[in-house]
Amino acid sequence: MLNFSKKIEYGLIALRYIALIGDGNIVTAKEISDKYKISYELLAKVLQKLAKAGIINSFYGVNGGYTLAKSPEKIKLSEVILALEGKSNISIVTCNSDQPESCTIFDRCTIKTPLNKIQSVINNMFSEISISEIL
Amino acid sequence: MLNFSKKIEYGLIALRYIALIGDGNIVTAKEISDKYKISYELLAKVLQKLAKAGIINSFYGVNGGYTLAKSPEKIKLSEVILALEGKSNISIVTCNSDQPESCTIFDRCTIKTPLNKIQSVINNMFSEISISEIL
DNA sequence: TAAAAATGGACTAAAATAGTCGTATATAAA
DNA sequence: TTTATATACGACTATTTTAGTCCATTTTTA
Ligand code: SF4
Ligand code: SF4
Repeated sequence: MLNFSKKIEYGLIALRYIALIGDGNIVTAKEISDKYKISYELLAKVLQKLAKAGIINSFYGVNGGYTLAKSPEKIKLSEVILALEGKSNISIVTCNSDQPESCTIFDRCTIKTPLNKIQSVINNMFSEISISEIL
Repeated sequence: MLNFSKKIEYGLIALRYIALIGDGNIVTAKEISDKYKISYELLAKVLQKLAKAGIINSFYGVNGGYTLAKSPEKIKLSEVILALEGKSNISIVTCNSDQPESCTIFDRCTIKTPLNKIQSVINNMFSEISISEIL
């Protein structure tokens, strides 16, 4: 119920690999997917999203691949999650903004406001933890 | 990706109702499901689980229903989650114990160990927060 | 130009969540 | 002792989310 998605797990594994093994050198998606036996297509998409978010640099063509765009200390877990899940925050409830969205009891719900406190504790944690802590 | 399930949300809403509106008096599942327009059957199961876990008392028969089994300060979010999800902890990754379970890259995964740090921060938070904080 | 790599959209499969249905059991009150 | 009301519980279905696949395109280097 509170699991990280595979996208995030694979993303973290990849970032770790690029940071540690790559260490400045270009690393390809294939290299990582082979190493960890992760679906190439899936991992490729994860890397594309990380590149789009400016977390890693991407290089086309024959000797192409990826490098980190900044030092591991500066890559926060929150931005990895944002890049891969596309949500503005890691929301404990689906109704965080103010639209009823999908929840049928939105206007009668009594817990969404107090739950924001827990939300901010989680947000703070994720924005403080950098991927250098998983190296 | 980190959402509480509806089970938990409904559980918290119900606990809040029993604590505040009930205030010692017996409250029925129907009363709560009517009030918030939550599926009766779904809510009933949630309440049954909370009762089984000793968080609320249940009373059969005509004037039956539920009351809190302890004071709101003593009902921790962690035990509500445990009661409703049946997992021993709120796990950020599916592989926390040591079995390969469902993950195909278990033995090659490099992040599960460092992720435990984040896990314990989350665990601590949930075992400190009581439902009195959502009243 | 050929090979190697990233990009990106559409699609399918699998798993988790949410919700429903039917029936049994217990209890209070009439 | 019957009836109405309430919890208990297992099996089932539907919906949504997540995971994974496929395929065609673009870019670059050798
Ligand atoms: S139940 Fe409440 S907290 Fe949960 S999604 Fe609905 S409005 Fe939000
Ligand atoms: S990818 Fe790693 S952390 Fe995630 S479930 Fe598999 S072994 Fe666990």
